[in-house]
Amino acid sequence: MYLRALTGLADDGTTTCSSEELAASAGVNSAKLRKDLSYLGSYGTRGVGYDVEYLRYQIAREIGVTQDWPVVIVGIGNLGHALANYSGFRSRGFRVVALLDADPDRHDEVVAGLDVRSFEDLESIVSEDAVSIGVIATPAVAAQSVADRMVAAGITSILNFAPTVLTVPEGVDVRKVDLSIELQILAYHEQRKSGLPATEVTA
Amino acid sequence: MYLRALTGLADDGTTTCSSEELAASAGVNSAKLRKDLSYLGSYGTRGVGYDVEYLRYQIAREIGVTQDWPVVIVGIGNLGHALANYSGFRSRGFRVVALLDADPDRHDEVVAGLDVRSFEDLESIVSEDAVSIGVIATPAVAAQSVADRMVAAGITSILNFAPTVLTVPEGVDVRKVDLSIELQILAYHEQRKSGLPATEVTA
DNA sequence: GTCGTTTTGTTCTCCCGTTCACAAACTCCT
DNA sequence: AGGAGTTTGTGAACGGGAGAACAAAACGAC
Repeated sequence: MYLRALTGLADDGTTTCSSEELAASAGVNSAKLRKDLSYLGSYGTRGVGYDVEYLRYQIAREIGVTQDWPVVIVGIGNLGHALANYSGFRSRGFRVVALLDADPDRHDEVVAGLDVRSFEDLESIVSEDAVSIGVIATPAVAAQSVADRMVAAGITSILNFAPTVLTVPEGVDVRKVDLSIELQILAYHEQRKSGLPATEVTA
Repeated sequence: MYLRALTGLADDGTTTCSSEELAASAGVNSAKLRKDLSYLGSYGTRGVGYDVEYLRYQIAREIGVTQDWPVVIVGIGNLGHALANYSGFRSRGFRVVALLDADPDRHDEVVAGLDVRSFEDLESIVSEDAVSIGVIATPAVAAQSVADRMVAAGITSILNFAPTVLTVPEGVDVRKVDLSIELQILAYHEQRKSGLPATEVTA
């Protein structure tokens, strides 16, 4: 978040910023921002603030965005399409090296300049391109078996868009994004707002 | 999450489950699950467990998924396409009533059975269909102005996929989903794993 | 009907993230 | 050079979520 806020400030031509400004851009409390940054080291100057470009590089280096991360996407349905074309990945150091799908009918397609390949090619792609990050955009029912294959092939980080809890061995990281749960949370608050004050409970 | 886990159990034909089983399905601790459920009331039976269908309905009612929520999606690029076609929305009580885009070239297209309309139609759609939830899938630069128009039109909950911090008046809820931040988090851990033990800090 | 077993609902404790508040440090002005 | 004014970095206080542990309640066996 801070990295993105800094990039925004840099684009606006700002060269220096205070913790207050940066915190506002990132939508957090300034004390929290300072504490977070302090874990990386002392990159600010008291009485002055932070050098935007310098801090930006330090954060980028720390979180590993300075290097290029090859990524494999499995499941080229609607969501897989969107992810393959998502420019935000490329601009943040992620390179989609392959699109895989179990459905042979999709193997003709070319998406985002890459042709959709068979899921069977997973192992060779992972080893050839030294891929360590996989994205699962398959239906829920296929997600676990895809994850298992990914892990067996040597992938150690998985971003899961399927609405399932994945079980993976120690040492493998999984992050989950569930699009409809976000909407459900909004709907819940919406119901509360317009809602039956009778049912109201101290939240 | 619990709702989804319960739906999964129901599909498997399970009629009753213990907090332990349900917690495992949802990927959380059983004590936490019981505490969470206790906020809704006492829907379990000691010594037996929870009735899957009954609990499912109670949760659905509480979070407002029993009713139908009309939703407007603004920004029909790759992501907007995917969201419009995402079956998970419909199956969880969300109905996409309109797709809007500022680009007139897109107004010819038909996506997911709906034709893409002008952003100018926002106000009339919101009032006609009583829409209270809007989804922003535009580029970052347009997001804030779209949000402002949404709020002015009467929308009170926004799901934001653009990588920007939105500022909205009191009473309006915003949730943000940033796809590439998730990848960055994975990359960070990945760097740590394969990483330079010299730079290692106690995380 | 009573006892043992199972499982929920709830209390207590712990721990971690967030915020407040202030000292240290730097700049600028005189 | 010195003092006033900023702004960082961090120690201390606060709050809340998460897990352990236990009492209350339901069911079944005898």
